[in-house]
Amino acid sequence: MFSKACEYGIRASTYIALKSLEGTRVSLKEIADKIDSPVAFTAKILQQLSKKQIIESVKGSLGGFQISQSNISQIKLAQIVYAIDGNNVYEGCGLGLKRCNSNEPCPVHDKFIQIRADLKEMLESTSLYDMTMGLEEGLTHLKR
Amino acid sequence: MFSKACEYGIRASTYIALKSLEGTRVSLKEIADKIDSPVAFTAKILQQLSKKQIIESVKGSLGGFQISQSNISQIKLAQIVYAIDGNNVYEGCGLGLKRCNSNEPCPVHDKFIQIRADLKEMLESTSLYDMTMGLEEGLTHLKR
DNA sequence: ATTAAATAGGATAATTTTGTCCGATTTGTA
DNA sequence: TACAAATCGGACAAAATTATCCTATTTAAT
Repeated sequence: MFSKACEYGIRASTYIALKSLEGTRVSLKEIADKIDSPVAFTAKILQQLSKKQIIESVKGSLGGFQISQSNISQIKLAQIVYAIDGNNVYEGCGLGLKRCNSNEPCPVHDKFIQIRADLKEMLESTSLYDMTMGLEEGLTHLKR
Repeated sequence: MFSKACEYGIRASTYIALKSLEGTRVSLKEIADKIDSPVAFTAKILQQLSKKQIIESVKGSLGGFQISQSNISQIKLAQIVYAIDGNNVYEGCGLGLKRCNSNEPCPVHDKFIQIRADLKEMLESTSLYDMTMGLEEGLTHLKR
């Protein structure tokens, strides 16, 4: 569904959001540890997300990553997926055809349309805040 | 969503089904040409599908690939996807967690469950015959 | 100033996926 | 039997993705 990079990106953003809600900035090391991801690779992904202004990075000692309170509720999963994987998930034919649309459909075009739409709707309606909801109470987790 | 190999596999199987309905066996070359896929790579995929008895291969001169009439209507997309990509599409956490289930869910577990279920339902209910329906009349295509 | 802790970013490596090449084998036909 | 047309299968190559390493830079604290 998503690339590894994207999966790490969503998990990392969610963890950063969780800690930002508590008012603390988190380091790359802590993030990678808490979401069980390779440190250096995670760093690259966080750089991407930082450039796209989905998360904020603070350099230097006491630096780390954080997300503003307003962004925690406004940033949707769709934006993270788009920032890392582009629009392949939403567009892009299920059978890999470049030219596939309602006028010139592949045999499963119409059936995929609906599933993609549901996925899109889900990603566009789920905020980072929503993602953190179950985490505090241990109802959900981000590791392994 | 699916690997390239799987996309080629579905397109190839659909084309073979189409021609088998007309009573003709097709060669690797023709298949690759008609679905616009790399010849040698397609050969590997057809081998897999042949071993899983989704398609039949006939060696030697006048050889090629075909699908029995009964299989054209009985083989579902789900079987092709499973033969090539395994069960990652159906199972496998949306965020890449190994341990993610209803007892220990990731933050999007429940939301993914529904989308995956719809995808599964679609793949399990669409036969190769269904795939060929629009092809003859040119309503759908498999190329590019 | 110096040091320590942190991110930034370029280069490189490992792995997986995708794709190619070529000889071996099978089979129909002359 | 010889040949041609086809798949089979192993080895290899290329490309994309995932992951690591190392140096530079930034910043806080001493």
